[in-house]
Amino acid sequence: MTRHSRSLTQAAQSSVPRGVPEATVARLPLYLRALTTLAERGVATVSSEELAETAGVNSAKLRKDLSYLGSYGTRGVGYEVDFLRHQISREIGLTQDWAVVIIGIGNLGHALANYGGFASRGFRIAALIDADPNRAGEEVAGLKVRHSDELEKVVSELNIAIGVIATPARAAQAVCERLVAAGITSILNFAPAVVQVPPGVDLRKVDLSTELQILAYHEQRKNGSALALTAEQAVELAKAVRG
Amino acid sequence: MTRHSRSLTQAAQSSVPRGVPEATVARLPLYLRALTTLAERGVATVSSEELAETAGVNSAKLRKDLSYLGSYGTRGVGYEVDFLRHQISREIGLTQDWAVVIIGIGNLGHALANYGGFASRGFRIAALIDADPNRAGEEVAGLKVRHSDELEKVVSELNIAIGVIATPARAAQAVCERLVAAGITSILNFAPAVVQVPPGVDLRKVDLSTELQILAYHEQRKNGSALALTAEQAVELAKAVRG
DNA sequence: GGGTGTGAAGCTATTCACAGCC
DNA sequence: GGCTGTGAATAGCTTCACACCC
Repeated sequence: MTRHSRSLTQAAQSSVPRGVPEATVARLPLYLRALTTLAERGVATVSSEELAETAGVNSAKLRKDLSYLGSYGTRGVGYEVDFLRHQISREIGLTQDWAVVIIGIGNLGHALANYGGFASRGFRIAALIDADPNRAGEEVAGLKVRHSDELEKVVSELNIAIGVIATPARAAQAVCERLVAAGITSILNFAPAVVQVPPGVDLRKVDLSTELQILAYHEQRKNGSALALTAEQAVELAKAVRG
Repeated sequence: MTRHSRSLTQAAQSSVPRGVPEATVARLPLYLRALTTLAERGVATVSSEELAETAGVNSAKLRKDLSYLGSYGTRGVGYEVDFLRHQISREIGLTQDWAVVIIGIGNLGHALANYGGFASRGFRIAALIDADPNRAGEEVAGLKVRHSDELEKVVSELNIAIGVIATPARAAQAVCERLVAAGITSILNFAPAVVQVPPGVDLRKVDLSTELQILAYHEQRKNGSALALTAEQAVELAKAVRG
């Protein structure tokens, strides 16, 4: 890759001068939710301290994050709730409507289709797809479930932007490839499987058993902490207790 | 905090000499899954290159991660699949059984209760709880749903280690506080709400709409990339195209 | 020869602390 | 006086590249 094409690629990935760090992007939805909460309470202006508290982060991080989007606050005063909310919405792209398809209408697919928060502003579940011919035609969350054969047709006709994989693990890779072939470049995977995508396609995963395992890792260490002390640490403990 | 008590605290949080980085902990479940896949295929020995490919990470990262656990490979050969799998299982704490309670048996709670991969080795859904008295008594996934009033009793009697919150957003904080008061220190939150926990309690969250919003952010930039070029970037593009 | 384990380098993210502006 | 916005400092994570061992 030449120097030119490299810097071009970087530039093309964001419309903001220096690009917003990925860690910041991941927190924008959190700020948006906090601002919505405050707006509902009738709060018109908020300091970084208060907003950070509501969002569950520290204020320095919040200010740094917001500074990547622009200079939307007023020194000595704070941020105007509605104004900031609008700016973040626009930055994320929630001012337009994103059509979502869910593939795999088992227990989880059902729950996702019916999940209200999932269909919050900006997203619209446009189609449900399942590989089981018996399930096709069934109505779920006000939509008729369609058969997998129709995937490509559904994606192009309904202008789907985001695919959600809620199939069993063994079907995930194949479904993903068909989504990509159909032109989808944003995929959310709930199947407990490693799924590979070509460059240019964004894949995020939500993995329930991974989350549990991370909790278990820490839980194990909490319970065993006293027993896990080395001799050296025990000496320190004794010192600390003595004062 | 004195120097002694500080270093003691750090030491007590892990049983491994230098502590395993959080980013590494988050990937261990991934490696475990990859090893299971390989074991099912009858693979006995694997190189870091192959294992990394199966897990969807690069090999340098994999080797570094594994090095925090110990020296489990053989130079010039690779890793023994079963042996490494056992080591990681033990590290995560899957050699013991963790009892899980799910609070909120709506669409999502139902799906979680029935989700097979969720109840994979090491975890056991031990109780289901809902605030709706009409739902109490109903049978879901082979368990009788119990009423919220019984939460504390259930937690202590069944020796629950992990709480899963699948309630509406408005109930999440109160449920969380009751779980903590009942002695639970590991919580997985599915409710789209900011939940605060005291120090010492691990809270992880799975947020469907956040994930969608992150995808939307990137999707927006892909579509608009050509239009979002600055004059300077356009010049570079022209150069790159010319060769 | 081949592949692990790991210091060192490079990169990204967080936190500090204060200049600058209202 | 108060609070934002941000360089500078720090911490944490990833990647490199090769010594070391089988």
